[in-house]
Amino acid sequence: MDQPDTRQRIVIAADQLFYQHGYAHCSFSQIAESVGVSSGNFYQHFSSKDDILAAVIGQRQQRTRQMLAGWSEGRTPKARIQCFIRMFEQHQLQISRFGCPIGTLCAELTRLAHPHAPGARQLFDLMLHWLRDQFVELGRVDDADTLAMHLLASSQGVATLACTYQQPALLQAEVVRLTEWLDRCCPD
Amino acid sequence: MDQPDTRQRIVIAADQLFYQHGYAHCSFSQIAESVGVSSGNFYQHFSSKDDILAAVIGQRQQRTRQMLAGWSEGRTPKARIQCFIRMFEQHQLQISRFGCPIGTLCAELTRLAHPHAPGARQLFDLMLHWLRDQFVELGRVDDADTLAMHLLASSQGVATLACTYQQPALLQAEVVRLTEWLDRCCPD
DNA sequence: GTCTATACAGCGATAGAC
DNA sequence: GTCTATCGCTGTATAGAC
Repeated sequence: MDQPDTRQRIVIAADQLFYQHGYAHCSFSQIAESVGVSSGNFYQHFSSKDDILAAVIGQRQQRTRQMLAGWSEGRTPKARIQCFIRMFEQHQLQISRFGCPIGTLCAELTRLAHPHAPGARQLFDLMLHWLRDQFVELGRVDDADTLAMHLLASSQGVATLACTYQQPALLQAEVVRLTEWLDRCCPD
Repeated sequence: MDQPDTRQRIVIAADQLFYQHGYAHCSFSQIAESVGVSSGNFYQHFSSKDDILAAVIGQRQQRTRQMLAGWSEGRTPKARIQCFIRMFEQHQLQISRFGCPIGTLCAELTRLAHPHAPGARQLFDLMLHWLRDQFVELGRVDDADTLAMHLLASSQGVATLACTYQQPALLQAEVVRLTEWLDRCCPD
């Protein structure tokens, strides 16, 4: 099992290319070149380009669930939220180059009223609900939703600007700011 | 002068369509249909699609300058910043449907390393510098840049989420939050 | 299951009549 | 200055050999 099967390799390559170039700008030939198979072979595994997108979104959902579950293990709710915040520092180079993988996908699909836009939106839902649960555990039952949304919006905004200005430092500064914000609104 | 000349009508229609569908997804035939001229006629006024984009960006820069200048007339610096904040409430329907016109354009062009990405980024620069000037006038000389960037990032983030979830109410709530934030950081 | 070859549509861009 | 007609290219999707 040195190498995943072809279908899985297509999904992995498409995920990366959809992120870097946008879904619509990414052609079969690009994916085919990246995977190392012919583009005609795609239809053995997928019925259309949208079908590949569905698989990519499904994989992202799975990975997001795993990431959130990993953060939850053996941590206090506040430390879990700090994991979320630090993510933007860990991925600062990619985010400052291509934006947030979830935000850019949702923006593109929503604007086009694409059938898979709701699936992409669920990626945000996963994070929102997980963040809300942490704030509830911290005793902020009444405004857990608001706090979760604020955290998500803050990260989305700085991701957009860090990408526009190609400045990873903006993400670092926001991580500091959000960490202080978390300390203020949920002191130990 | 009931009707602008054809070149101007093309720019206006392209501006709208680039916003709603994205630059790359918007074809000549769409613009032509919207304007009511044949697409072959475009090259009488523009040398390429990128040339139309340049004109659109130029028009947006001009309108942004006019908007900022209009806000500046006969207002205190704090009231000017409030104009900026309320903009997201005034345009809540468009923003929740298609996102921020500047943010989505910058995100698309930056990701593609498009030649006109710097021109689009200047739209952000106009707002950033104008906001910074207001904070300087309010006495926040040392952190005027930081405050301006925070305001811009907040609005970008909530625009992305309002668009993803198609909820104008998110923009309204953020206007309230930012107004309170402005009162706290710059009390009268 | 993978390949080559190809059909078909849409794109940006051009040429030439009016 | 506007139109129609068309070129060349690229995209998705399909057919059929191996």
